[in-house]
Amino acid sequence: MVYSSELIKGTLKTIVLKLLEDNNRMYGYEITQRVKELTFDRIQITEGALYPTLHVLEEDGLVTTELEYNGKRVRKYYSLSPEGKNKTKEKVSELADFMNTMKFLLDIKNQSA
Amino acid sequence: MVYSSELIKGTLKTIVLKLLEDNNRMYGYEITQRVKELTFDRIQITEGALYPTLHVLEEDGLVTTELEYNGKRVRKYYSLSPEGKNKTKEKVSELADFMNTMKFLLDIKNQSA
DNA sequence: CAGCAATGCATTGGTTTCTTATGTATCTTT
DNA sequence: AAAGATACATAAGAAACCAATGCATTGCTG
Repeated sequence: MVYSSELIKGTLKTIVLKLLEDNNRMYGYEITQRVKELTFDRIQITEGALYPTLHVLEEDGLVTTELEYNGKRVRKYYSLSPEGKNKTKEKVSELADFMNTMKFLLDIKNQSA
Repeated sequence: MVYSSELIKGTLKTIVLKLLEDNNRMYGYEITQRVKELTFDRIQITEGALYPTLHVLEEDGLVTTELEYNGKRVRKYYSLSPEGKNKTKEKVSELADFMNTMKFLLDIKNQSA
């Protein structure tokens, strides 16, 4: 089972920031695989969604990048900047709060579920 | 505090379906007010978002409507169709599942939060 | 060793879904 | 009488994602 894509909207940026917070530095492809693995294939980030998101994070100064060569193959590593670390805390806390609110909404008159 | 609008994306349809499940029948404006009230103003559904969503639910056969006049003022009441009731269970259960997955993702290496 | 899958980056065109703004009309409160 | 709340609706635009494509390297498999 894979979550319908509409659910991913709005959470992708927060997921990426959180992974970078936990892992210090990661490259794009690694992020897609890590999320797939951590969610047992239920969240699959497409590259068409991830790369633009990473570029925006970079433009906004929330991450810094460094290119690294493994033989001839290039990897672009992303790390949180100090602003990125603050932003991550904000976003994660907002999302956690939002999920509590949603849980409350969904549970009303349905306590047995 | 109001949640950033990106978080609402993808959950609006499910919220509406769930409210209709709990309340049998509701009209548009009532839905915006109920959500605002239930979430202590943290989720504010705009009419520009709600009405198109309701129209789509109707086109998809998930809700039925009936116009009602209160003097000269018209209200359009929405109720779940049988298909709508099934769909609601699906969507609510998927969202609950998704939130558990997100909670797991956000908690990794951050058990103290 | 040829071919395919996986790894790794990226962009483009299109769709969905929301926001902001606007429009019309009625009812209530001050 | 004016303003705000109630109640519907649509239109233009932006944001964010998907699907598809493209390029290149590396690893595996028959």
